[in-house]
Amino acid sequence: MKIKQYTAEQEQIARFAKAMGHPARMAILSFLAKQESCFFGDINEELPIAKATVSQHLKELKEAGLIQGEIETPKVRYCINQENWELARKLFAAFFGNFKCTEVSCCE
Amino acid sequence: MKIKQYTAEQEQIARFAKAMGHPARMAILSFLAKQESCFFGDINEELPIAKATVSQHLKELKEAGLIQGEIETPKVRYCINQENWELARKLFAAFFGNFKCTEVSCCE
DNA sequence: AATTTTGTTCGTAGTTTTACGAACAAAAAC
DNA sequence: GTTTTTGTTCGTAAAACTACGAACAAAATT
Repeated sequence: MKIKQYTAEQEQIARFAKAMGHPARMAILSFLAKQESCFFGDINEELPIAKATVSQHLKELKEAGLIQGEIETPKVRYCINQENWELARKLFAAFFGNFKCTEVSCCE
Repeated sequence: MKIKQYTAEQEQIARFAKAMGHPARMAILSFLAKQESCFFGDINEELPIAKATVSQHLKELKEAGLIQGEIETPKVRYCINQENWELARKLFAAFFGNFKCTEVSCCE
């Protein structure tokens, strides 16, 4: 008889990971993380897929909490959701054993 | 006209992230990362799903390169694939901006 | 008032994922 | 030589994902 359930942490990191589990969404996140201009149109131009699909991917990232969007008529500005980004960073860091700091420049 | 493709790095981290994008697989990875006994049966007991499904998840993790399994008749021992685990760690670290070392204990 | 710009939503099609029980395979134990 | 143990594979069903063009909405421009 199996009863063990998943922990809230496992569920949360899986949710983040799932959102990151597509090249297009990784490209979007990388692009936004660079803080380059983040209108929909700019993101759309970065990706080799139709705008409808881009919009869909943005929606998923938003639902996962990794990004947020606000209307700046007539455009839409997308940005990293800093709070959840930090949460994700911590969860992944913890998961990978706090990312042993082997790099010389690690703690500068 | 859109031509931009995804980078190899984006594809790779997306592949890892996708593998981590399910609570069951996160549970498996966490369990294995603890280095607790890693026979299939032990993993199976940790999860609230059928063994066929567990086997399926293990296969996906193996195909993503995050774990490896070897037969120890009549059991099967699963372990973290250290090389790719390290690669994943680095990719995620780079992605999240090298995980700013804000923790006191970060670089010990 | 039409038109253009900017994105989202809709409808749809094909693929992939997730889950399970049942069947199977291989070696060990009886 | 059966039976048991240990996992994988098969077949299947329901759901989710990915992608696209077309239709749509809202504001700005002409």
